[in-house]
Amino acid sequence: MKKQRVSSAVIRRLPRYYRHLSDLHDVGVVRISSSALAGSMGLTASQIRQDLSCFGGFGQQGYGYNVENLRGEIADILGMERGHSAIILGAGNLGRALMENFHFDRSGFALTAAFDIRPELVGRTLSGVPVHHIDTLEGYLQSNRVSVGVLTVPSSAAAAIAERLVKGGVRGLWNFTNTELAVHGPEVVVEDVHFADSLLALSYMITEET
Amino acid sequence: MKKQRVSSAVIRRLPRYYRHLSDLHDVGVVRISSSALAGSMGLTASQIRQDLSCFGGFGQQGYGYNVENLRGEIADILGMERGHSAIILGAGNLGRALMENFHFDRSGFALTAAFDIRPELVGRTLSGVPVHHIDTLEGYLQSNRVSVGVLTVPSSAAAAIAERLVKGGVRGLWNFTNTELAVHGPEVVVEDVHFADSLLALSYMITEET
DNA sequence: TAGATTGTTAATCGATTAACAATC
DNA sequence: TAGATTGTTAATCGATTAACAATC
Repeated sequence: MKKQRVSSAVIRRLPRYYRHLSDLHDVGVVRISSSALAGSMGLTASQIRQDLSCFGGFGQQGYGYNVENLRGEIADILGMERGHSAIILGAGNLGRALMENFHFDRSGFALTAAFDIRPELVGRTLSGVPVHHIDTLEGYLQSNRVSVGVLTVPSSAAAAIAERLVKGGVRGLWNFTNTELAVHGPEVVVEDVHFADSLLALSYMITEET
Repeated sequence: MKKQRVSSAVIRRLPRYYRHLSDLHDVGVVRISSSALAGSMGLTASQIRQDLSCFGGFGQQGYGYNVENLRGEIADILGMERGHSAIILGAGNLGRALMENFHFDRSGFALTAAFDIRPELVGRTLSGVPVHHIDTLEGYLQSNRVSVGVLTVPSSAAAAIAERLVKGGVRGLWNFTNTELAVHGPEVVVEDVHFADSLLALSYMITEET
């Protein structure tokens, strides 16, 4: 299946499709039509069919889609079966919150290590994840294929560590710092999680007209 | 200034404008043209002028925009001067990570309290924020104007607590659980922070064509 | 089979970009 | 003043929605 350029709007909807299909599957739903799925997700049936047609024809006329099958197809499109791996940079509160509460494996990622600079953390194992000293990063990247670096370091350290990750061949940066990373090289993708931007958008929406 | 309906695309860019203007201001830049700002943000000058024109004319022909002034205008548009307040529901790792590391005040919010059910947390003060028992939520909401509830509870508890917050008159929900909240009432806004969706989008982007 | 629903093409809608008169 | 740059109108581009023949 040759990918045409898929728009960012579609890419952002794919995880939602995956999530809703998983929920449906969990409660035992076997088949669903585009219009039923659209209803429960607040989209139009046309949009769903249009989105899916970027990747192939997964449905059947007169029947709809098999939930489990479509969920699997989307998992595959999202790269969840590629054996991606991730490491956490910065084992502070946020890093630890992700280690303890976020299920990387449910998104198809193996969380293999964390890195920090604090001596009291290095050498420990948190939530089953070994914490290494940040000085050993280059060596680790050389001997382990790491897909994504999760940046939960202080903002001041973000740019330098990002660069080291990129040099080490990481493919994606999941950036929780409020720094805008200027990453060169078209082969590295940055996904920003800007809490402040999110809260400010909410602030706008709850602020009534004067 | 009568607000026409402002598109979601524009709303999502406003916090970025704010952030970039703050950075410029911090390094002492006094004025900037739409094209210079566009260059540094990866947008077009047209888009910036078009976006700003939703809210008024903040520039001057031949000159551009005064950085400090425009930053202030956008802060005002975003509602950062409205004295918004927030409470955290769930003082687990993620809740505590937000209390310790996220500067609510920099987004114009006062973080006034946290709520949890665990006896060992209730009564304590974490990062300067008092932790109350979740049973006292209704009373708290009655005696304090709360703009936003930050949902960092386990998914299983999310829906019920969301409902209690809405009943208590909260205007916005900042939802960190991976539950899709079905909140009724058009006067309540939900802003989702779905970590998994974000990581899966990244996963898609780093997954090369077969 | 008949009814339902897909995948896809065409129509519409909205957002981005370009152009330019106004003017600091 | 002359040059620069805005705010806004028009043109373009892309995404969403509608329609429908194909077909399970």
